[in-house]
Amino acid sequence: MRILLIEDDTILGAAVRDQIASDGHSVDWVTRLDEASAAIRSTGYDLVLLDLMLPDGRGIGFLKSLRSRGDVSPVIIMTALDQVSDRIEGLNAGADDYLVKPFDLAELSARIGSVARRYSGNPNPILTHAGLEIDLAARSIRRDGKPVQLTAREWALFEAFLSRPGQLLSKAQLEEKLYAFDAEVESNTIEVHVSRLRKKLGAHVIETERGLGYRLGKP
Amino acid sequence: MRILLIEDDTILGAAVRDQIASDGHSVDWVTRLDEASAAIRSTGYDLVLLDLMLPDGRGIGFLKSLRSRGDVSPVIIMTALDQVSDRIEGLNAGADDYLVKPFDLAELSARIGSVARRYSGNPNPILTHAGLEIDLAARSIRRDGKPVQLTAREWALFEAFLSRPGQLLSKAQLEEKLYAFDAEVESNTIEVHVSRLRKKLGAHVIETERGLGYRLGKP
DNA sequence: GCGAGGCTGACACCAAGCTGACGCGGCGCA
DNA sequence: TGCGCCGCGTCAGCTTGGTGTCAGCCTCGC
Repeated sequence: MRILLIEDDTILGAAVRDQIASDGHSVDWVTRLDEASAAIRSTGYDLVLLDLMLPDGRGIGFLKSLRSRGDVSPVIIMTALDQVSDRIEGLNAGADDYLVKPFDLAELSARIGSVARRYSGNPNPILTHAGLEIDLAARSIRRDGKPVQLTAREWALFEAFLSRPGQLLSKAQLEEKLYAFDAEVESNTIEVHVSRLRKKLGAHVIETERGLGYRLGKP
Repeated sequence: MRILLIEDDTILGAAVRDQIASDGHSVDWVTRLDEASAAIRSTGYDLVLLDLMLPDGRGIGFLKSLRSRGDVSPVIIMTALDQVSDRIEGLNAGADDYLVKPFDLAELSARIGSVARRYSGNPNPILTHAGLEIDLAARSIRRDGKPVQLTAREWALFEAFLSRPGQLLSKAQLEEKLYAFDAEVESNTIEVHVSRLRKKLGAHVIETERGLGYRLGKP
């Protein structure tokens, strides 16, 4: 697996690099965000390990711009910031996992394995459902052959349905999936996102069960 | 299902143990983390219920080390800590669900069921009753293979019968189940809903006991 | 055959759900 | 720094279908 390590602390960086390498992965180690951008542009990585506090900028911004450019590579954040707000910000920005320094190298290995497993199960299993071709790994959908762009929230919602096909999901359950504990939403957000999903994917993909919730429509 | 309960409070522990046992699971109850480690090493469990505040250490660390060793058993955390930071820490550490004390034992059962379902090979246990296939988790019913849609009230009513198979339920009891104390219904609502259920599921699923109430029909 | 209890078709009401519109805030770009 | 775009949460007005109510009929037990 090709891993990009972005970390300016030389001692920690070396330790992490050695650990990853001894797990049998190949590592590129950079210490600045501009180097990281260049590396990502020139090479594809299967996983990015990102330190949040770097000399040339906040890692969060880097992650956000990565995601906004459509890059879906798994990202694990490493940082000394143990404030809840930072964690939430990191996960909201699109990180896949979070490690608070100091951490155990064995734990790092475990997280890498788990994130990688989540992504590389089998290269790109394409689901077809109700006239849709869904590539979970690439996060892309085609409807009648034409690509459809989903936003982050829309993906999260749709994934919730895909991961429990046929099962009824209440709005409360869905809210829990979309909003990790913080940020209580008091309005009809779920309804709105369902509506937007239906507009993009077709009205039949999600069925309403009045007073109970929603479920994936029939294939 | 084999469940390991890690809880040092004897009163709560006993209550939880009894609840789980009455749900038909087998429980091992330990009060210390070293006992827990030993139990896990020697026995495999399908689910771990973990109290975070224990005499010999923080449960979070225990959970993290469990995960770093590659153990992926579902873990539900129970704790009095209701800070957001604790929840996030718990979930980041690899917990599957979270219960804040004090919690309702019924809620515990529900969480156990949901977490277990998420993991078990065949996700939803299907009951069959009188030619019906009933998937409680998905809230779906098939009659002679054909899906049947129930409304919220109809589900509530049907569930009341399913949870007490064979037991006679008076209209007053059923009203109590469907309407939480307030909202006095003065008419024949229950009769109407029973009628609607019979129309959807078949006349025989619910039997009338004149002057007494209703009960589930024979399978 | 009578009465009480149960059944069910019909209907109106209103809460649940839908969706177009709007505004805020974050990000990229000039 | 300012501008514009985009994602997303919120809201309001509208639509829809679930549900309570009732009336008239049916059934059971005596």
